[in-house]
Amino acid sequence: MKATINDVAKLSGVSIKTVSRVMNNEPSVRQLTREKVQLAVKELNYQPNLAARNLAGTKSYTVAYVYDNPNAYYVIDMQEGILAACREQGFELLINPCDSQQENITEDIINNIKHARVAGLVLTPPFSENPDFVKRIIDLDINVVRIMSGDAAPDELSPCVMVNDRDAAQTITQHLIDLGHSKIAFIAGEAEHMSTIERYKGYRRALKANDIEFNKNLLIEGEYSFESGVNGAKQLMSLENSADDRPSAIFSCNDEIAAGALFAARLMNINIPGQLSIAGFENSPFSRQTWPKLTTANQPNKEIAKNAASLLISQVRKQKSKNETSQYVPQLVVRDSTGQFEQVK
Amino acid sequence: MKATINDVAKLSGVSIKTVSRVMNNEPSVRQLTREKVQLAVKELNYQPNLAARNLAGTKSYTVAYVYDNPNAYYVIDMQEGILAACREQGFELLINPCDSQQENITEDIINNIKHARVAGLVLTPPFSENPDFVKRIIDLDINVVRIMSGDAAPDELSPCVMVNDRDAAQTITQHLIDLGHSKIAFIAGEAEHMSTIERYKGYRRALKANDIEFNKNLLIEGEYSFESGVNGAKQLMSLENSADDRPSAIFSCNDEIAAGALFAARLMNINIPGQLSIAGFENSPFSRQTWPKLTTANQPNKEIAKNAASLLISQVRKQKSKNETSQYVPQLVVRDSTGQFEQVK
DNA sequence: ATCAATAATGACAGCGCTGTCAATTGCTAA
DNA sequence: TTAGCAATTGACAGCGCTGTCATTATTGAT
Repeated sequence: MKATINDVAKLSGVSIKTVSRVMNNEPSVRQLTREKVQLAVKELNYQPNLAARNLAGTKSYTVAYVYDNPNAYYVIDMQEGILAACREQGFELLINPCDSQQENITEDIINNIKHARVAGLVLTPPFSENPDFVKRIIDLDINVVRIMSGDAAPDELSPCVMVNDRDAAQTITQHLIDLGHSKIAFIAGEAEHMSTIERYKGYRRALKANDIEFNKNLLIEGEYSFESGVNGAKQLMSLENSADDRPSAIFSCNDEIAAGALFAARLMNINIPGQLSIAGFENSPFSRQTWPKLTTANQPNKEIAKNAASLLISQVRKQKSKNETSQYVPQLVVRDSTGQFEQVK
Repeated sequence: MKATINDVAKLSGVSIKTVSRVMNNEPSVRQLTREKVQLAVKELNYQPNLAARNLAGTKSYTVAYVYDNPNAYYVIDMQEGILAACREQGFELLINPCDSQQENITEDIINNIKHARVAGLVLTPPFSENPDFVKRIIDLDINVVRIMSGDAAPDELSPCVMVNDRDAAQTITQHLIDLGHSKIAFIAGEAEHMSTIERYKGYRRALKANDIEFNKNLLIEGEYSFESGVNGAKQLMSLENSADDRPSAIFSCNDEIAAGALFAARLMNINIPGQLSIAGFENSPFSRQTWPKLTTANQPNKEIAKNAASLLISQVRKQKSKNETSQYVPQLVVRDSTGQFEQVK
């Protein structure tokens, strides 16, 4: 039924060891031999048995995804991207959900990782942003790839897949500026998230590039939640707020905040986007479940994850260097929550 | 470092075969021997090597979760519940995301399943509701557990974990009735989903139990989406709609619809819950990201999934019968979107 | 106490692959 | 041509466990 290495060896007329060499891309195989074997592999649709590999060899063919993220859509996309890469390369995916706040979480994870003989780890925030954690893992001789916010790897610890939130945030802000807005508020997420910082930087850059003075009354220090958006918008748009400080546009650090802001605006009978433009970030399902739908920035999470996992596997196979790093810039998605600035009153 | 079966055998003074017997809960081991071995197992913190088991044995220690669900929160919960059970029982979890609409999806899945030597499958809707698909899998001698909506297993094909949406829907409707409402609308999800049907049945039952006549103008055939909720509520509350047919409460088939309905109501300047009560279903994050927060029904998805996976593993181990079936009833969660009926006008 | 029947245990091969190391081949320079 | 060396290939053991079957211990009936 299922072909074994033996079948391939017989068909191609070499020893199983040579087939093994070909399967593992080892050197010291003559080109001709390699081709013969590859032909037989194709012929028999042979795929190495993972259990046997794991048992016999010292190498591991397991990649783990350690995550703790309240955003299920993000996690699912990441997971599916990683899985796709694993399948292509004959690796196994071990998922390890956990709570980053839990005490001794690092030890817990290390335990799991060791027990399962994991070859490498794909890390997303918040884990990817914790250099101590990353160091601990790497010291265990486990390969790591980090997905994180920024435009360049923060260090040489591991390859990174960077998501350039800053440039994207600048683009979004520029979009608002292009619509004629100059009083643009920013509702931030948790300050300890790199993404918050990067998005804020992009916002500031766009202002600067357009000679718009930053008004600190237009900056709300919030968190990544709907309620934070509601409160932020209320504060920004309240009548006590001097007219000078009332924004005509709000750039929210993510879609959830934006959805909250949008909701608050409606409560206050503020017309969107007529009287107020609101932009989000992330292109999460939330952004399509508001009315009007949110202008936001999209990042191809599945693709990012697949790329990260491929990088990881290359590293595991020692085909690539540690400093291979790629970058994605989320793209502006213009929908209905942002519009031309209209001078009111 | 890591203990092997050999270490356990030596420590307990029996052969490795006997240790193997104990680990697999096989009969024909004297109680005394069994205890000796179990002691050594604990002593050494021994856990059988999955790779070796898979390689040597004919049995499989892999459970797969085949899913296609647009609701990431649901999927993540299910996945984590299944994973918890797998870990407890020394099984591996293989995840298999897919698109149930895709042509030949059944063949694709079967292919994956066979290639990975899977012992059993946990199925959620829509797969669990497709008896042909379930039959195909079972014919392959692969165990199945289905999680689905209803109060009793529809057949004897496999154990089922039933989620009694009907009773829960009845409870929600009763909650509305208890608040004084009698014109209660129902916005349905896709008619081909069992959950829609069950929730509708519960709604009808509650009406009947309270001698409230069903008004078909209060039934909207929608789908599980925000927009459907918006449209449904608009239609229900429009002024063209005769006052007689205008509901004072809307029971939406899930939270997303409810969020849409709530949104539409706000657009129409309808006060929630003063003038209109809205209830959802599922207790998804959406239900907490509306204002006011939604009254809904909660189902402990993680627990349900864990239970289902445990059942599956028992079945794989032939410790339980095929007809083991359990039932969960989602619980009413009263929040702020439902309130006392107020006679208006 | 004795024998058959049954229960409990163990010896051993082998799952499909990789690591080690030895054998063979092909090549270069003398 | 041939020694000498590197490149290529293969033989073989063994990873940690389970399946098979043989062996030994235990039980009940006589």
